[in-house]
Amino acid sequence: MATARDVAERAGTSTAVVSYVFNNGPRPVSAETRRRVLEAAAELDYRPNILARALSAGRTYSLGLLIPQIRNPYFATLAEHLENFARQHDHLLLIGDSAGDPEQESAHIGSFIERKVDGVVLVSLLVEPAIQRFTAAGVPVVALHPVPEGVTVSTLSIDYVAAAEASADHLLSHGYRTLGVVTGPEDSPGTSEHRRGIERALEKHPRASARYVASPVSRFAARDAVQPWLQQKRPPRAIYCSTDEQAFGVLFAAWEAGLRVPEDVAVMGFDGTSECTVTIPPLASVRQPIDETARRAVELLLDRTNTEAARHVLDYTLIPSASCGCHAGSAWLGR
Amino acid sequence: MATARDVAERAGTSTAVVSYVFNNGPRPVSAETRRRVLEAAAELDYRPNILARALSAGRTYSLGLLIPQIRNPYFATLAEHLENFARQHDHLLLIGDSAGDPEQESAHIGSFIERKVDGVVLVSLLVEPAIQRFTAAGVPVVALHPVPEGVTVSTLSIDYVAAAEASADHLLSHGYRTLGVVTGPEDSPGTSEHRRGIERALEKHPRASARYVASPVSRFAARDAVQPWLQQKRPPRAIYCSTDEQAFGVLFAAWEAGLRVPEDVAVMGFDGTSECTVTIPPLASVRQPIDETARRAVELLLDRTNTEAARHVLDYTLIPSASCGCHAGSAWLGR
DNA sequence: GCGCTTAGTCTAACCGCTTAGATAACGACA
DNA sequence: TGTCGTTATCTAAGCGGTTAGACTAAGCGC
Repeated sequence: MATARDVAERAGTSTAVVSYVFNNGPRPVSAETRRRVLEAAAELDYRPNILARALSAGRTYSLGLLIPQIRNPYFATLAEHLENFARQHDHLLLIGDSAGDPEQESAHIGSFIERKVDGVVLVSLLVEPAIQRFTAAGVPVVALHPVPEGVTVSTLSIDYVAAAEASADHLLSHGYRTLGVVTGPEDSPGTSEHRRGIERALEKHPRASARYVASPVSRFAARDAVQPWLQQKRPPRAIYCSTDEQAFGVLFAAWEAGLRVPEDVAVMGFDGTSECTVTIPPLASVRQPIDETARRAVELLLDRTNTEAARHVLDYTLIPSASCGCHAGSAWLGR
Repeated sequence: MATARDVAERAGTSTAVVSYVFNNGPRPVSAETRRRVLEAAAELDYRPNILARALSAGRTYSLGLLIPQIRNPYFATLAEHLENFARQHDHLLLIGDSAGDPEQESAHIGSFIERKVDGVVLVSLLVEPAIQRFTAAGVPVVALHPVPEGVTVSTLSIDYVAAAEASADHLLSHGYRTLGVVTGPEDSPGTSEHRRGIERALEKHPRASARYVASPVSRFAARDAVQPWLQQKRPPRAIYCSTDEQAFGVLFAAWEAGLRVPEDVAVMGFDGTSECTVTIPPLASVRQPIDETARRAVELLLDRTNTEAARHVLDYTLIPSASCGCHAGSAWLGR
């Protein structure tokens, strides 16, 4: 592996100049010298050693993504997109999957800090301590969900309350009177926003009532969570899920209980992953703009000029489909 | 952030001794000195700078995982397990998701080499060139699939031919005469092994016949691939898929076509992801031992003594379920 | 008591790159 | 012509570790 020294020798310069060329360095380089350096570098197939660069310049050209579950298609898709944008900016994406375990999350946080990532995209289990540690270590953070008041960090997300309201309103507008609501765990970010949105929707449909259950965000847990409802004589006529992942489990639970979707029980998901288009039946959902989220998250983290913590709000899209009772069927085959 | 120098000063030693202590270094350290160093380190909350260590010692304490699609639950699960084992050995797992694109795969290979990962777990699109580049760069590799003859690299996988035969045999033993087979792309690793296994099974069931289709490994592509079959007057009585991911698409295609599973068409997957337990109906499959695969892959890569390329064979498990026509139902709720 | 080995420690070079400070060349300008 | 500001380059000191080589003191055999 050729080093900067080799290139410098061949080009008849010092290593400093080589560095200046490859970084559009802090000092100018004459056109002629630049040409010679680039030529020598090409001949030797020189590529700067990232580790050395990281040690001396303090930038690692890597970003961290901290998520609760890579198996959740929403997060898998997010990771895919983030990786693309990171690569376009010559950065590597490190994925930290906590598998729902706060201890693993904590270990990942330590690992990211140790490895001096240039920034972190955060979907956290324990929001405050996580942000605390990153900011203490001087690592820029973008959170993709609501954060508690008073926490100063950039966030990038849809308006969860409004989206939840729209989704619940859509379900209730079919005339369903009894609503089951599956949220994430009590204390996890977003849960209270979903609740609030649903309550607002209920105000518009005074004859409807809701029952709630909190469940870990996994199709298996969600299935277990709603099973009791579906075995009752009068199951809820419609079920609102705060993630697609949970909705997948609910669809299965309905099938197990011998209930037809949407004839006996309607179901809505939330996230709008493309997996929704091939569930049985296709799942109605609220699409989050994953692609744009990823693009802007990378931009925010890599833009060194902008260090203000700001709340960025993105647009969501309501996607009716067979499972809610609409006959959109599988019309929106966006993949 | 405290450095080795700080610790050395506080402990009244040189930085060399600090290094010896933290690495059980190449030189011995007296018990008393070791104690003082550890005490000083604890007081200062010292943690060796991984980047500096990597630069000077040449080890990065990171492993790479190169996969075609993180959204495929099989790979997502694999990533989860690998990450666990890697963390147990104080290593970070870098995930390179090619999203089915050889160019992205190539970019990841470069990135892994540049970052000097200590080893790579490989599930490749273009097997030979990938292995070539890693071995040329001196990076140890474990491939999780069959590799072409003559390629010297460690592999760690089940016996695909035998597993495919067992799976096809199981399907055909229900008495189904017409078999549809969905494989991965022509040239992708494993495809020929699946074919060979199926042909062996067909020899045992002389009245049965098979038709084949190659499809990218995605539920969406698989759905499109089998749709023509299912719209025919006489669709195949059973469909064998070489991955669960594809089987998910096939289940959907059957539903779309108004065919019942397994009454009209039976389906088998391959991989045995836990997602199989909550499909409609639950999916029969062949379970690969992901956990053991991950454990041994990490061991192989980190065991510096063993540099022999060897072919390690793991055990698979046939998992009958509702979709193949067995009434095991959702009995195997292993998650 | 002497040479030889061994344990324990320190010094300093090195990994490969970045960048501030010193230096040289060159017009512009009074 | 002397001075000053620019531009382009080189020198060398980091970044924070690792580790070979030099050194000392203790332990051993004879």
